[in-house]
Amino acid sequence: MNKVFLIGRLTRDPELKFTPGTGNAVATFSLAVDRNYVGQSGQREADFINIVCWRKLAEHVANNLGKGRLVAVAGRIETRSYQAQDGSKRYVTEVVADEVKFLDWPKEGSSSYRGGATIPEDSREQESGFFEVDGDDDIPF
Amino acid sequence: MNKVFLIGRLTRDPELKFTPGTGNAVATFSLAVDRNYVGQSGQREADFINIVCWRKLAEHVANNLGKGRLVAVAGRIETRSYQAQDGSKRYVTEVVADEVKFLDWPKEGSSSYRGGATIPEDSREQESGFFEVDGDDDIPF
Amino acid sequence: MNKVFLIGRLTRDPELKFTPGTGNAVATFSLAVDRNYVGQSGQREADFINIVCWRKLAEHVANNLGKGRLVAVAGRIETRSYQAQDGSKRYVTEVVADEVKFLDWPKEGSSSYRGGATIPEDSREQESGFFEVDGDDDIPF
Amino acid sequence: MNKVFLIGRLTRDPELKFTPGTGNAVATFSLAVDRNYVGQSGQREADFINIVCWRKLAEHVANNLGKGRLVAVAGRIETRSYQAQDGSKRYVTEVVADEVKFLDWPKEGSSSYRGGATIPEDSREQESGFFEVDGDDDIPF
DNA sequence: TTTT
DNA sequence: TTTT
Repeated sequence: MNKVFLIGRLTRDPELKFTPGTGNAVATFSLAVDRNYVGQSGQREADFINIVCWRKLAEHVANNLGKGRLVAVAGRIETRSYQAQDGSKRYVTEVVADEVKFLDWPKEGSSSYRGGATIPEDSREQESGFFEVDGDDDIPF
Repeated sequence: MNKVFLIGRLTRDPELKFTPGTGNAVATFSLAVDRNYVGQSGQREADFINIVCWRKLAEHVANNLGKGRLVAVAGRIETRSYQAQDGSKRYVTEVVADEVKFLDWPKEGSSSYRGGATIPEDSREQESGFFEVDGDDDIPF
Repeated sequence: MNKVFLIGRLTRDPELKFTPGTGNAVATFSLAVDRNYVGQSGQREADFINIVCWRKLAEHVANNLGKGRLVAVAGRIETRSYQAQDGSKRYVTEVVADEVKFLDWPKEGSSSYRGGATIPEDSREQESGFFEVDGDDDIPF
Repeated sequence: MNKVFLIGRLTRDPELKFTPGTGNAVATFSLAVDRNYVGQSGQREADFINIVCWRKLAEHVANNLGKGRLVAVAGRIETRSYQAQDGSKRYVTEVVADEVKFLDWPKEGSSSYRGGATIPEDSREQESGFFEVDGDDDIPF
């Protein structure tokens, strides 16, 4: 069992890439999740958690979310390692999203305002504010 | 909101430390959480997640858990940064545990067998296999 | 372990009561939680889940939430039984909330608009949109 | 969002049925989930939560679980209503399971001991102690 | 590298 | 109708 539930705001617009081999869509963004307790004397009061979305969910998120937007994320923690420039091994912990629920709507003119004056292209999910993914995964990159 | 639920096995015995200032107990260990899906061609099939416990929960875990033990952890994701040896900034993601539930009992003779032939010292929690923490936090170190 | 995480809208204003003996505050409301999948042929597409809040959280919720408001609830499932009018035993399943996070703000004039033109009385929690409870419980009634 | 995570013991063997129309398998059982806090003076100290499993998960559970077994359940809360004998409307709250993880193994001779001296029939899932369902649902009955 |  |  490996379950995560988060509510927070995107710290920047999602980044969309495609896997070299299969061309699968992957979107990544960082979520600022407020802490409950007040940090003593100007301390940090949020956690910044890296979120990864695959395939349809990746495209949905990249097309419809932007910096500052409030979302709920359900998913799981994944860890992976990679070779750093200096040859040392580095470890990364991310949350792979199964579901992303949009909890607010962007103000026109903000960087997170996507689409024109009308309904966004993939509108079916937009309407419900919900989007689920098939759970299939891909080779990490 | 920042909620995590994990079930997995300790990859090593917990490490117990105390904060320099206040002397609060902190226990850390790594949890191997099996992935559901089969990795293609000999890939990794578990995530290794760093767990942090504070105060009473830290002592309970350090006194009663060992490598290989199966536990359920409820808590939240925290991120922090630190200065690496070479001066660069590194980022760490951990799960701070609110609850740890013991799901098996160690076989005598194994490295995770703690305590003698009788009931462990802090037996009240042992009996129920459950231990909760007050949620208080401390200055990270 | 008994953990629940919900996002939905109040189907009515919260109801505030006090326990006969100790006078502890209890607020109850029903949450409409949208289902992901489309029900075939006009079926129900939401679950209606009864939420119970105790003490400070109860008062906070009763003072600041109303019908139609969107919230996230973290808590646990509790079951209890009671004697029905006809003498038969009935069973009830509820979610006892540990945390309630407000995810939208009421439009002025709506039934869920509480407080005047200014900041509500218990404003400290309002500001963060978050409120946590001490976890203490009470004799059910 | 509607997420539930439970750890508890079956209060009886699972009951397996099939939907009238499509013949889909449904297994139901009740889970005793220990409460953290000590009930004052002989009070109840567990919640009894009804679990529903569909299709492959239903068959897996019915074939391999029995009274007293310890499991972790991940799923969602569902509510439904039905007509009682006396014509009145009754409401039911259940947890529909997405995943059931087996956390112990039955002692031979107990009512929960299923299968012979060897590996159970659907052994692939048994080995990992894990079984996931496709999430498809069915007309409630 | 951090959001309201 | 409730489990260890």
